[in-house]
Amino acid sequence: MSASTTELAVLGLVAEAPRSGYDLAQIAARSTGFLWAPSRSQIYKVLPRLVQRGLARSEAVEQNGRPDKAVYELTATGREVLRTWIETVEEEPSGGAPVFLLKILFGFAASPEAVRAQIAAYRRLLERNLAVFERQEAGLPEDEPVYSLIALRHGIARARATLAWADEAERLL
Amino acid sequence: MSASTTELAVLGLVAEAPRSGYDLAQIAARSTGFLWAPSRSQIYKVLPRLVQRGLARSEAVEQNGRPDKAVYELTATGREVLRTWIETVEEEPSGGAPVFLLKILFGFAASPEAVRAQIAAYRRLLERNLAVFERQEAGLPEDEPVYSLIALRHGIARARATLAWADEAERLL
DNA sequence: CTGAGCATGTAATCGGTTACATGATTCC
DNA sequence: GGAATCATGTAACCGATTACATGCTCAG
Repeated sequence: MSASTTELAVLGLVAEAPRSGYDLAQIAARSTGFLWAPSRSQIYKVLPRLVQRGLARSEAVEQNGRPDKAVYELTATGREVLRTWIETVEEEPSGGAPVFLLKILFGFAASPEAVRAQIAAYRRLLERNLAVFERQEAGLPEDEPVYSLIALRHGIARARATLAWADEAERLL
Repeated sequence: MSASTTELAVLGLVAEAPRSGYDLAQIAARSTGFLWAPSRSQIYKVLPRLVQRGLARSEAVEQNGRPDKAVYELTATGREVLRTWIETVEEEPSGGAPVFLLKILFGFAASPEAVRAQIAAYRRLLERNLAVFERQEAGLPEDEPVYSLIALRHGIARARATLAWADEAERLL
């Protein structure tokens, strides 16, 4: 019943506008490319599955000069599954931080409140991680090689910057 | 011949100190946990493979009260493979940014110069990404929903913070 | 006439997860 | 007596990648 992140990401991109598998592969490389970028073949595997589950329907579009293409669009069920996913707050999504970003990116398919809730959950995750990093930093032995410290500071810097971004994001909403 | 990131991460952790599969699963959840965290069973699959390839050797350690354990340590070849990996600069590692961090974390197994080279490569990647994000931000249509902008700003904030971290890291070295 | 872009798909393979299986010891 | 920790592994499954296969059009 429950769908994978890849399926939901495809669902989200199709929700933006009806698209073909080929389109999705192109767009994924740009738009969501930094968050999630499956191979072409994986997209072609996922699309029929969505149709089979009643989340999308495909329409054959004839083109002159170019090969025909199958354009997919969401069904009402599909839109609802997407919305429910966006509205569901997971304290620690197994897909990691990118899941928060995807849900935010597809926020148009739900409500601003749902997006705010995702930002808040993301913030909580960042704060927990930051606390762990800072405790580890404090407990770092003197004789330890610098490398662990450098890696830790990477995590700290990113967590802090992302928390600052969360403030900005809430203002922008 | 070439090893996967997981194999090299295990190699790196074993290089720090001789460890058993069970140890590795525990440590991975802490130390490298945010960068790379495979399941226990995956670790138990990788370890014998490393032995078979001559990168590690295992030694049975008897314990009183507790089950015996197999402690793994690197061979000379293993240490060299690890060092070569750390010294190899990939402009765009398929494993993504975590690969840079892992190589830095295991820098003790190579030279400070190798680590500097990884930081420099990481920096170049960040600058390329940042340029892409900023171009996308500039080209964002007025009527676009805020969500794309918020997601973009996330990428920008993190890239900038990570570049600042790179400065700090080079100073720390 | 060759290569790039459009367009869709299958087959083989792999890296990895989840669940299963076992068994001793120690702490509550 | 029951749960948690130590300790190692196998089996089934799955999501995903790479390579393979096809075919048409348009630009250089």
